[in-house]
Amino acid sequence: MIRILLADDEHLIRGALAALLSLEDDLEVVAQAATGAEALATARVVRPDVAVIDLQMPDLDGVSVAQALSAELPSCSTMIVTSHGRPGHLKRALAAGVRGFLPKTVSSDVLATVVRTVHSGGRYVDPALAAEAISAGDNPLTPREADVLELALEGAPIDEIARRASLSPGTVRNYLSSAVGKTGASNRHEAARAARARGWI
Amino acid sequence: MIRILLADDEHLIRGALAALLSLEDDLEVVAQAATGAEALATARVVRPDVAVIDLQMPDLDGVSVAQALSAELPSCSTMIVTSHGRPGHLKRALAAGVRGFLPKTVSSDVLATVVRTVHSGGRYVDPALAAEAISAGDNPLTPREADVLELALEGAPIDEIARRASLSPGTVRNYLSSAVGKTGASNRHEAARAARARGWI
DNA sequence: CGACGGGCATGACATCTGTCATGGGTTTCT
DNA sequence: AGAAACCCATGACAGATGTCATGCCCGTCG
Repeated sequence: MIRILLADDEHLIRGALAALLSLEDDLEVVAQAATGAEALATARVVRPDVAVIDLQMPDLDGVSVAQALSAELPSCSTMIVTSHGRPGHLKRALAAGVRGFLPKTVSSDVLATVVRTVHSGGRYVDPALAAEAISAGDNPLTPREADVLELALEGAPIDEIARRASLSPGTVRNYLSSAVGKTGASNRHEAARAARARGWI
Repeated sequence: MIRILLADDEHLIRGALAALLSLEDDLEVVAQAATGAEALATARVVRPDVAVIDLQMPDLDGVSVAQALSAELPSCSTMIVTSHGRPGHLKRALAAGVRGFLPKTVSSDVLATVVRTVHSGGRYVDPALAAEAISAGDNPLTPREADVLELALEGAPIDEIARRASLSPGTVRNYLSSAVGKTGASNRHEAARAARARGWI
């Protein structure tokens, strides 16, 4: 019996996925979580075999959870499911030790199959996402540039970005300027959108 | 037995929801669709009692589907589930004859309950979304302000907005300034996002 | 009719942003 | 050890942007 931890902020989806997985004889959902932090805390207690984690959650990013999990519970394989599969996330996820990466558009039985695959030590990445990631090419942004651009996505003024990133406004402007150059945009907002479209953030 | 049509572009979610609904004795998922057009076509054939439709789908908007359904199949009650519940959508949905409106964050059994409610002629709108929609109030933007804000969404510089709207840059700035004031934002990008979030554009 | 609100435009001013030069600190690779 | 790349910061300058006052044209409503 494979013991599964399920994390998704959307209660309905989480419940539905749990129902689906429970239909399989060899799978058992032993815990559920609605946030990244909750997922981590729960995992430490129940020590599941496989963690199925949604990419976007209110507090902790799914990738961050995966990273923490693979460090703390090497016996637990992590896989990520997501609605909006952006190439950048896939790369980060693999770097974080994620064993499976699926968009929510896959058919229902694929999920169960992949759970078994990662549990037995294998890996699985959705072919379409993999192709996208490869064609997207390398991310020319430095980590800090990506951070700052991400904060700029919401349209916040530079001072707020600086506060949220704990940087000086001048530094923020430097990073943004550099990022604007690399994206070929004419201002940071356009740059942020372009970077997201290309999966760089 | 209540016969249900389920439409969601995310195969995994659709399957999971189907599994969930099928656990109920008095509910039966008689058809599934992955796009809005498909949902319409299928509904014409199977004539379900209740249609459960995702708001965001590749081709036809969930609201458009609901509108067509309520015109063509008045015997079929439509309800909408959504991940990102924007107040604007709720208003449009109700105008389109939707009987139930739920975010995907609700607990699993609420869904079944609401299916029964709308089937028996009732209505149900998630309280949190309803409150949001009410507090959002009417759209205070003038048509032109809305136009210009929409163009600003992509992060374009003012000169480009002016060209695309066939206005002088100064006029664009006036409209944007006014819109920024009405949204309480600190620049046009934030204003554009805020307006979209509230369903004003 | 006259007041009112919206659409459109211009000009002036203060502030915000983007760009560039510069410099010091750290890590990584050769 | 030295080079290269990244992180962080400051200062200066030009151009973009936000704000405000002002004006004209047009349609609507009382």
